[in-house]
Amino acid sequence: MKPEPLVSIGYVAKRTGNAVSLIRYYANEGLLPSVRTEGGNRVFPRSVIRRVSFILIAQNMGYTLAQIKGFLSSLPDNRTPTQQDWTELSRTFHAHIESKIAALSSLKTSIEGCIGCGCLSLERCKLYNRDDKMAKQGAGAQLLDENVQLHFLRTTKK
Amino acid sequence: MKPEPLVSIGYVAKRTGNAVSLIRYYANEGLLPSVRTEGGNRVFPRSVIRRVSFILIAQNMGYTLAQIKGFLSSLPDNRTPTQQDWTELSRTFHAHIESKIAALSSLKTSIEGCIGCGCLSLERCKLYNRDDKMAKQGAGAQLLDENVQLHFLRTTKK
DNA sequence: CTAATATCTTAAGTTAACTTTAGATCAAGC
DNA sequence: GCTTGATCTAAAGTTAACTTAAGATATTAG
Repeated sequence: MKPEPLVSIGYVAKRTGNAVSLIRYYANEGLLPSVRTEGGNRVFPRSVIRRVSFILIAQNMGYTLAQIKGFLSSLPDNRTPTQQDWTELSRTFHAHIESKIAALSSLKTSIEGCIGCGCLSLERCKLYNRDDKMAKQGAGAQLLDENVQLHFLRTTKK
Repeated sequence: MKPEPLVSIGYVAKRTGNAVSLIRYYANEGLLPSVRTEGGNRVFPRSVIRRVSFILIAQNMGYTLAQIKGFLSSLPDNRTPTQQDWTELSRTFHAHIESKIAALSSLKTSIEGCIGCGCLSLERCKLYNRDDKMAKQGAGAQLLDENVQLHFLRTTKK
């Protein structure tokens, strides 16, 4: 295998449009693989740029760094990810996107119904059956899962 | 108008499945209208239960409390929200849900393409053209908006 | 009326995800 | 070889969104 070109932290920062401190932070958190120069500076395989992009997109979707770390764990740390590696990650991620879309669509449908009739108090909010943000939230959200009935859309006059 | 039934903070907490401290926090943050008893205890119009439900759902969708406060500002503080009030909020919210869905669908399409061919380096990530999380994020996200090209899906072998 | 329970306020603590600061070392260009 | 810019580490600061703690008052049930 060809040795992968190595780049500096400043380069990664510039290429991804982020602060150097963020790249260092991600590296320290174990989200980005890196090696050190003799002097102690970090150097990254060029492919971390893709990793950073992925992290930013996933964050924007609402995933925590811990969850993202899970996604990224399917990528190899010691060699350049192959097409196959990324394809696997893509499929996993794709499934997550679809479930997010499904959850939002369901919420949308509920709200559409509510706009029309104003009394869907027994309609369950499917958004809360999602795994996504549940983990880190305590009993509150769990309970809500059982109880939310979109009553926020019901009005005074029954 | 009939006087709206007033409820205690503990009641709201129980009804929504949250801690009393959270309800107090929301009230202090101006997200929930309330009045005080002679003794100084908060009492809420029963309709705050709907507000709380709305807040939780919107938070789950990724909105900050500041943004949610904006959504809620269309509801009246001094009287029970009417069907009309909630319908307006619903419409606004509905539009937001649709834009989220559109963003995710776009991302999904990009990823589907990437899975297939592995070289969509010039495909823009539409997810970043969304207003949602942009505001609170600094220059990093803005820059990313212009530059992200889903290169995280490109593999070593061009 | 009194005990038990609920609330109140203020202040401090917590977690995630970062940034900033300070002082020191590396690396690159002339 | 030296100056300048890039990095390093460790520690502290920041913001959002809450919770916990402590001590004091309110409210309710009997």
